[in-house]
Amino acid sequence: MLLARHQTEFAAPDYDLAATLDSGQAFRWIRVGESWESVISGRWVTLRQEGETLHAGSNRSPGDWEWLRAYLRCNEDLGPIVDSFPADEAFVRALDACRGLRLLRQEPWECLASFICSSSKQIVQIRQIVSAMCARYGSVVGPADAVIHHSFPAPEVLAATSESELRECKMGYRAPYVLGSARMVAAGEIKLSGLGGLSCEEARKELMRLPGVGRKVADCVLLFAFGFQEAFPIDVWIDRGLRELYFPRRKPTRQRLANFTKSYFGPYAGYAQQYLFHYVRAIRTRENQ
DNA sequence: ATCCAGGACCACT
DNA sequence: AGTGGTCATGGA
Repeated sequence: MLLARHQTEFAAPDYDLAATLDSGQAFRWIRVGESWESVISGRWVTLRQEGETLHAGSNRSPGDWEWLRAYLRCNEDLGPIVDSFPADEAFVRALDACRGLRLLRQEPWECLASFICSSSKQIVQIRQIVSAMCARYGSVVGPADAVIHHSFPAPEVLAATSESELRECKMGYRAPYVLGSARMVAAGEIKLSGLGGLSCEEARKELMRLPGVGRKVADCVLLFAFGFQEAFPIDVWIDRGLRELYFPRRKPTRQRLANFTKSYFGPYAGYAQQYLFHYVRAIRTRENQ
């Protein structure tokens, strides 16, 4: 907070900042003491929670801070969302385990490029890849002595790199995917800014035209960047969790699982997904200790 | 050392 | 439409 020349605070009832920023939906938040640092849409920011108040700081003129409120979605009422969920025993446990965990509204390109890098990677490694990309291709936007101080490189910047350069960021076989997607976005073949006006299905179909973007990555971007709350990304954790909790004997295909979650969890299925994700991973962590 | 990670893609059935 | 192999890297 000492580095932040501009500061503000706002109410955030029923909000668990640490759980939210560390939940695997965003990969650029670093804990610094009691605060969290990152860069949102090119603006360096530091956050700290005290009870139901969020203290925010930035190093340049933050305007009305609306960009930060929109990102954190702290005025979203969790009540109707939680009430809409099924009350089966397993899911109630999942809910109880992570009250206050929120969905963010991230910048689409950063979210998209990050999740292209996420395939078959642990979250800690995704963070390393994204961090390397930003350090190499981003520009300095925060205090030089801050832990995080690079912007996320624009599609035009990444489009001008090469596959071998990108591989130096340790993204392996995902490098041509990042490069190809950056080029399509930079060339305007895909207009990310227009996806929010489409239906979830239409927007998903558009995203899946990009190399390295399948159903799961597309759903992550729809949920974490575009606010399609019915999107339900099914990764290896969710897949295992759903099978153990709801299909202990059968072995439904991914498509059948997707159909089930849509009808079972309803219009806010994406929130349910995030709670399940947190829950099954918390269980696994405990079992390994 | 071996397994596996917030998968996508291609070649086969 | 559904399965199996392959891809690169490094935590656990």
